[in-house]
Amino acid sequence: MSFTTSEENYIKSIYHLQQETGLVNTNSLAAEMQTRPASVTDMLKKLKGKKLLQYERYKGFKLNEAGKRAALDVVRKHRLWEFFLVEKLKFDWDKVHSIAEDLEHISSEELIQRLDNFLGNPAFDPHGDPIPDKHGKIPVINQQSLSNIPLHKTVIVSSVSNQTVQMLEMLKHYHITLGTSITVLRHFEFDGSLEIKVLKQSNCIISEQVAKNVFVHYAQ
Amino acid sequence: MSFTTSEENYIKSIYHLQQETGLVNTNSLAAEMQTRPASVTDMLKKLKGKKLLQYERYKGFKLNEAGKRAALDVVRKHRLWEFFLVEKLKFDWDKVHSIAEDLEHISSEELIQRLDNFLGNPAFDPHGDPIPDKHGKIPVINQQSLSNIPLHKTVIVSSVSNQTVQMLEMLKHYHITLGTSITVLRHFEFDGSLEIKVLKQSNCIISEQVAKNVFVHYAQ
DNA sequence: TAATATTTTTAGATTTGTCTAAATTATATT
DNA sequence: AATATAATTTAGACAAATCTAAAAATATTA
Repeated sequence: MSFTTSEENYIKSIYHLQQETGLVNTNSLAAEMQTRPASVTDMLKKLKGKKLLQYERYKGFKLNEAGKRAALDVVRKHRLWEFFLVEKLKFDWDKVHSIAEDLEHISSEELIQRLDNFLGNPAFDPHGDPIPDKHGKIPVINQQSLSNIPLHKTVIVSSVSNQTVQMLEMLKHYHITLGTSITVLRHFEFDGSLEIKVLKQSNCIISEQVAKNVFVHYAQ
Repeated sequence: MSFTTSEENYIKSIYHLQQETGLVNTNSLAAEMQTRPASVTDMLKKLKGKKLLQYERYKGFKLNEAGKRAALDVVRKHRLWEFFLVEKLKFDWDKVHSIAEDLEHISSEELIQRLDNFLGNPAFDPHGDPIPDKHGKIPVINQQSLSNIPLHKTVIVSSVSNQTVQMLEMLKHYHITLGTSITVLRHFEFDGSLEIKVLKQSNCIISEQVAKNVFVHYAQ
């Protein structure tokens, strides 16, 4: 089964939303995709017709197995291209999202398989997000939010869950990137901010909001 | 100025046709693009509106300078992606055209500039066609058709002007590829076919039609 | 040069994806 | 439970890119 660019964009957005909320509703999808609720309804009918989602009028919706599989194929393409752009073309990691949004819709299985091999079958993209394999299987990693790490433990940044340009700009300022070692030195009750030591940098303070979006694992 | 995928496809086809015939007519463009003359007329109006071509009803048309520049940008993208697919992803050179047809419409100047650098600023694509630089400048090469080479001169294949799957399949059979050394041993008056020696292969005979489409230069 | 054939254009329809505005259904509040 | 509010869907319109069929312009030829 193949999909239009627009269908793929909807499928991908529904996938991301239902990861968080289980059932997705029309307005939140419209907000996510910067479109109108009426347009969402139109597309839902189309995707239901293609048997990609469970959907009943006024009741919310979610992807079924076929839909999830389709979403994972798009996610795979997106993240492989992001990896390519950063690792091979030396783009900054906060500049690659919109280009990958275009590249992800190129539909050649062989292209993606060869790209995957060329890149060395990476498991995570430059933002630390897992790259599904060709069967839609997602690698797991034992990670938790920096905001839950006890004091004086050293951890390594493995992913960032908020990938807005604003967030990535901020992390760049703190010299935080994937693989960076961080030690949490102090927790301020007042606003939940953290004093941390970033490898080779002097101590600094990050807000709770930043900490919650930085995911880390213990050095093994 | 930016263009839709459809506009870019028309611009590129007009460019290739006017290289051969000067002025292009509606039916030949429709044939080239596998569409209907009426659709061509519709698009011509649109492109004229964007000031990319000289066009008067019933009189034929051709790209002006702005149109040619737009065409060369698409050609550049197409050929860089073909080079990438063959050199980096190890596709066979006869399999890359249709994928490059999709990739060529991704519109990021920075992407293309970085890709160009990553590939080492190649001057020719895997079919031997010149790759325009970012200013639309095309490298020239001193080449001629294999059908015009005198006997017993050794030449090197530099490009192939017929790039159908059928032709490329044929060349693969003869072990002819870009860079291959060939010596013409004999010319048959009857049908214009040539007996040739391909490096490391035993002598073989190629038709005049094949010879006309293989372009070569003398080893320097 | 008049008749015929070919090429090109126009007129109007279709599909995809979107939109606005109005109607419908569900949810929250008194 | 009645009413107000919010969420969702429907109805109908629009733009882009295409198509078919018919009309118009041009080219060919007898």
